[in-house]
Amino acid sequence: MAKRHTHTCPIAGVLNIFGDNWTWLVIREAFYGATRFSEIQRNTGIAKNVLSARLDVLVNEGILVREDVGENGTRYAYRLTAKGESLHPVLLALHQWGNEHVYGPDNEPVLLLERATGKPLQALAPTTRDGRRLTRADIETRPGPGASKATVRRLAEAGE
Amino acid sequence: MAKRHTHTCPIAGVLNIFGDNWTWLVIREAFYGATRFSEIQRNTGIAKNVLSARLDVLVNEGILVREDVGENGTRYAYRLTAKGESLHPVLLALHQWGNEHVYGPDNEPVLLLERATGKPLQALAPTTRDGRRLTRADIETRPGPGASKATVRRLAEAGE
DNA sequence: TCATTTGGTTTTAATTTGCAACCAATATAT
DNA sequence: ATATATTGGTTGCAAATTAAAACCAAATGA
Repeated sequence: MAKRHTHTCPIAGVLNIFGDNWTWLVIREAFYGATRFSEIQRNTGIAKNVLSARLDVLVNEGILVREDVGENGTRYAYRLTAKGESLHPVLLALHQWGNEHVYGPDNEPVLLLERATGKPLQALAPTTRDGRRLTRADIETRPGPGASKATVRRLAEAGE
Repeated sequence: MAKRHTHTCPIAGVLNIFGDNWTWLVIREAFYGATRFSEIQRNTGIAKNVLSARLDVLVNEGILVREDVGENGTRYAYRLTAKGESLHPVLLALHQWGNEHVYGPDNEPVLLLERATGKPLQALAPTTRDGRRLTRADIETRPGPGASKATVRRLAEAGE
């Protein structure tokens, strides 16, 4: 895995786990319902040794669990934990951006629809508790309880 | 940059641009308001040659623009385009997941607040147009107009 | 004129990747 | 019982990528 980010930062923290794009494809597979090593390998094209290493990380981080389903031979199932499931908004946001900005309207490879109505899923966006859309300017970033001195300094600079 | 994903997939499409974690940190910097090469380099710790390559990709993809602000010496500003700004939900989703699952409650490095009220920003989540929360089961993934045969097959399998 | 700053490029060494071969455990077929 | 196939890996190696450091060019300031 690539170099670790040492800054105290929520984004960098995530990237230390999801250090390469393969890891996101593994997560995609998990959300699509793929559970088996060979299945994930086929669907992503990732090398077996790299997949093995990535699955280890994801299991150690508590994002996937490895269940032994081995009545017949060596068989395991990798499934999302609750922590893993909580990545859903991230994956949705990536998916929607990809549809819109990589492939574009009328060329989306995979549509996201509300099952109840069949209508396109609304774009993920920040809102108030009563549902009003928030813009970037409506959102404030402030050092939290876990902020390092560097983070405090950083945000003060950014605020200028 | 790492190997390109050849599958027709919105997630893989995004990952072909945001091929490594450094790229996301560059985007984070752009959202924090950093515009200068040296500023981004200092704040991320990325090697200059790699930063140079990543900025080229982001400019070519239309996510950043490079403006010449060179009254005095060689000076450029990298700024988000509209396409770049549209990554905001992705970054927010990553940020919120990092706060919650990497650092945890009462240890968040950077809080996200509604500026108007000072209250914590609600977690990004899919909703209907009239604001009701949708679960994963409420959302359907279906081959879109740009789907390859492999994608169609893939989603049919996943649906079983 | 000389040093400094910005925004890089070049060079080199270390790390990571992709690929192919190999392997162990179990099941199935002969 | 023996041979063969499948799953889920591990090992070894060549090739690609990265990180770090040195270097460089253009412009400004002292």
